Amino acid sequence: MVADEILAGEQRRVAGLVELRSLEAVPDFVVGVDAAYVDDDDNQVSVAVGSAVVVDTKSFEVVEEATSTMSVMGYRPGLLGLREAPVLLAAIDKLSTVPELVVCDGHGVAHPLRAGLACHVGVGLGVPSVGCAKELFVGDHGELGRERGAVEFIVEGGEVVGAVVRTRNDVKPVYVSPGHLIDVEACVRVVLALTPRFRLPETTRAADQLARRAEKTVRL
DNA sequence: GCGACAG
DNA sequence: ATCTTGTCGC
Repeated sequence: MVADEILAGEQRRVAGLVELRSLEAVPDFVVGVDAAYVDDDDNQVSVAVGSAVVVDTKSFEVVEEATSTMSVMGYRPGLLGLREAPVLLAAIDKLSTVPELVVCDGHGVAHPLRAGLACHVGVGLGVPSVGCAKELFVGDHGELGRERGAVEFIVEGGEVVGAVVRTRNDVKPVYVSPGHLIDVEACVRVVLALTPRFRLPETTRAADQLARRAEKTVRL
């Protein structure tokens, strides 16, 4: 279909704008984003509620929250960024805080076209972004140690696109990859710094809770 | 051709 | 992602 070619082109455009570079220190405040949906009967359109939270990386307290709602295209593997990034960016825009680093619930360059959700958010904002997903999408990696802090690179097509990180002892790991203006090594440091108690980053947990809280308020 | 497929 | 209470197990 012609529409698919347009979407693929947009994905390639974003991938072409991604820049990988080191990021030394984890900022004092990190933004977490997520979304909850009310799917339409078919799966062509959905009402999405995007959420953005600002978390203090020292106390892990949420210091600011914002949400945004809009209709978006239905879900399709590989196109999450096109579906979700717009609502997330709208929610981030409502924050009074200027984002220094954004953590997304999905992959960054560990994507077939190197254009995961975190890439769309980072490029769209011009701010460093990290992708932290709960499931592997592309690539392979060696066996991971069972203790918190264990790390294995995710390799696809001969290149390192991310890392598998064990955030809690004997608990299913998370899959991290750069979205924009950051590198794999820094992504690992950021995710470990944001997981003092649970498997997922505090930013993701807070954003997830806010999104589903706001989603229940949506009236059709 | 077949299977797999983030959230 | 979403439908969803109690319950099994450490």
